[in-house]
Amino acid sequence: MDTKRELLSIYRKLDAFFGDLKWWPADSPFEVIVGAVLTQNTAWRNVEKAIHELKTRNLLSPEELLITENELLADAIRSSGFYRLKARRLKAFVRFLYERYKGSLEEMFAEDLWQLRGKLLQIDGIGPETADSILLYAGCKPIFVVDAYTRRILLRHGFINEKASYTDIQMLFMKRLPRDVYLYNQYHALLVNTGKLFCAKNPRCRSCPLYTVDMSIKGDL
DNA sequence: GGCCAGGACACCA
DNA sequence: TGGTGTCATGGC
Repeated sequence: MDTKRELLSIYRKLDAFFGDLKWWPADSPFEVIVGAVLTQNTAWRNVEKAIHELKTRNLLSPEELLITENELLADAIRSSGFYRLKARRLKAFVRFLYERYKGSLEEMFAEDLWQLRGKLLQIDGIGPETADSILLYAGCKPIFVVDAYTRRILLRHGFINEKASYTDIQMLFMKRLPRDVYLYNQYHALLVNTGKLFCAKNPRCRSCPLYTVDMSIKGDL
């Protein structure tokens, strides 16, 4: 079976197993962006606490973050770890948003996908995964997000080798799948759920939906 | 009590 | 450009 069909096969099986995951778990595009920064190398559970704290303190908006002192912001997001670093990164993003788009996410997302991606990558603390999460999940742009789970699962199933770069993996999907926002959204969410619920604990667990994918790849699809 | 989590970056060779 | 250290909390 060719890679394109295998990728679609995995998608269908995971989608059937998990259903519509309705990502990203957030109440607004800005909350998606904040979550994307806070979840860098951090368990989502700890991010949820930090976001809840930001809401409690009425800090979860571009205008509030812009005027909030770094120390105060860091204190609010303490539970997400790396809190001083992430406070600086959030401030860097909102400064960018105000300097270039008058604080308007709508204006920012009106820009061309790849042009905006290039600008986001220039912001301190926004690397490829964070930028792509922002573009896909906050901006509804058709770009595939690659994370540690994606890499781990693809490696395990022999689609890539250890040396594959972020872009290699991203293009593996984007060159073979239709440029569809819902598909990219749901596919990445499915991979993260699979990684979290199964692969991290036991890669060969028979209850893992990828176990059946393994079987199908070996022949019966 | 150690390990790791939905990364990014600086520094060094 | 590739490897390594740093950033830090909280759950298992």
